[in-house]
Amino acid sequence: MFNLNAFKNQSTSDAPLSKADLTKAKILEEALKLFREKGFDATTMRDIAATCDMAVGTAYHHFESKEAIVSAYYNWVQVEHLRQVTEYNRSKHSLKQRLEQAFQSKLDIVAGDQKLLGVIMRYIGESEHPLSIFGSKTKELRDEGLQIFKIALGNEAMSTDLRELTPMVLWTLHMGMLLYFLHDKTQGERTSKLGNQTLELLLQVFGMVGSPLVQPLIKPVLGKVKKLLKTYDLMD
Amino acid sequence: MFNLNAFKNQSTSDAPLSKADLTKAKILEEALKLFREKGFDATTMRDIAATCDMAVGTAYHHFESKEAIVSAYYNWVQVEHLRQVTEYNRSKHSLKQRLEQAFQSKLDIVAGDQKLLGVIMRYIGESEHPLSIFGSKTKELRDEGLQIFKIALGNEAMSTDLRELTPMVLWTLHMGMLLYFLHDKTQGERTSKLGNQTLELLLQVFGMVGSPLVQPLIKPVLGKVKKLLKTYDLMD
DNA sequence: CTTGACTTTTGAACATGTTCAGTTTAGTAT
DNA sequence: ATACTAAACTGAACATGTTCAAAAGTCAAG
Repeated sequence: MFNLNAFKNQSTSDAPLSKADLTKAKILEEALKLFREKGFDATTMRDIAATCDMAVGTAYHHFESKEAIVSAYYNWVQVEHLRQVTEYNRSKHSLKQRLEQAFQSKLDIVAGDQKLLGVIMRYIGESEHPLSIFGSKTKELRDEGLQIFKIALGNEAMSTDLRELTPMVLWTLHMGMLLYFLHDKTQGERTSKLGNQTLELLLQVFGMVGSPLVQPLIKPVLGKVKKLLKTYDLMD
Repeated sequence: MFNLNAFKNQSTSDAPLSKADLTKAKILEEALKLFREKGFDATTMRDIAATCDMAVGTAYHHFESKEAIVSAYYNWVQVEHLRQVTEYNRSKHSLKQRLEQAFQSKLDIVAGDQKLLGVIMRYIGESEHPLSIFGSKTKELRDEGLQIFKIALGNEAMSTDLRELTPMVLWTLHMGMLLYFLHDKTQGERTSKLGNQTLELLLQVFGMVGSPLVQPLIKPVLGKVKKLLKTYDLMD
């Protein structure tokens, strides 16, 4: 779960934290506490400002909007996820272990944050909005997300087509997992099981696709899928 | 595209339209016009009320919220989609033709409505919200959506597993198509092409799955997929 | 026609995200 | 120390979704 120190330590430079950094961190910390307690909509900017002993204007000086606070949270989630996956992949593990860790760690990071995580999905269908997951403004975020699954995939032996497609498939599955989590009434327990079983199934399919019997049949299909995704800008 | 008469004619009973029905239709009509022109957020309830020559309170007497207007629009979309697909399937067509028509007609119905369609996606991650596509409040809407693709699939010969899975796969693909459409800068032209090529690919996969060579290999996988989806309430 | 119950309409008032012109503070150059 | 600048902060004012008590309209029963 979110921790202020972890957030502060994410700073790439080692410049001392400025006053602005501290204020921003404070707002983020208190706002997340309130979002978790009461939900995003039920928490007002006046609540947040009051909790931080400051005027509303100050909060707006540090965050463009109420939703930008959640956006900052999700950036933290992603950096933390990248860190954990990178760390895990410093030692040797099976593909299954690596994929499970990539999925499970994401789930652990957002555990308890259902009330606020849903907000990052709000503009999914509005391409011009700065918080649209599929919009042009968030390409960097998506690329970083892909990068995480590239790391988890490592240099596992597989056909070129599959290697190119898999990170995107994993990222998409992981998005689906997040969506399922948001509707999960068991605090992520069910999501976790679903994730593991889905991965098992995926690995079984990978095995089949790699088998000499199926490979020649499936190869042209994979090629077409890849071409389609690239043609329609769904893949780089 | 939306047409007031089509909306009025959707009434299942043939009771005459009450005054309330007419007022509601008028609000819907004018609101959609404004949403299309200026976008959902840029259109205020005061704009809508003024255009209809009524007080804001009146609009709220007929619609629970601003978003409920978009919800009513989407209900219309779905009824109209069901009508067109049902009509098309009264005469004989190939599976490919039927699926293409099911996808293309949906796209035709929402053509020009990018500015307002995105709003129905806003609460996708908030399970308790009445407009959450995956929430409990909208189960009926999802079931109706599935029904449309069951009709398009008809009684095509295929294995039991595949027959059970396909409507959900098609519905999900169609949701993906809508999402792509919302980000499409070519008024749906690109989406249409992507849809057709995706269907072609899907039919190729169906062909493979049905072939005696692949069937025994893929059957256990399909069985597991089905079981997984049912276990985790992703399918009835 | 009158009454009473129900529906529809009204618009002022409220809640809350956001803005911004002005004020205070912090840091730096002279 | 002083003056200057940029950053941080303030809170009243604004915009807009929503509410609600009261007013107006509708209509069937007596």
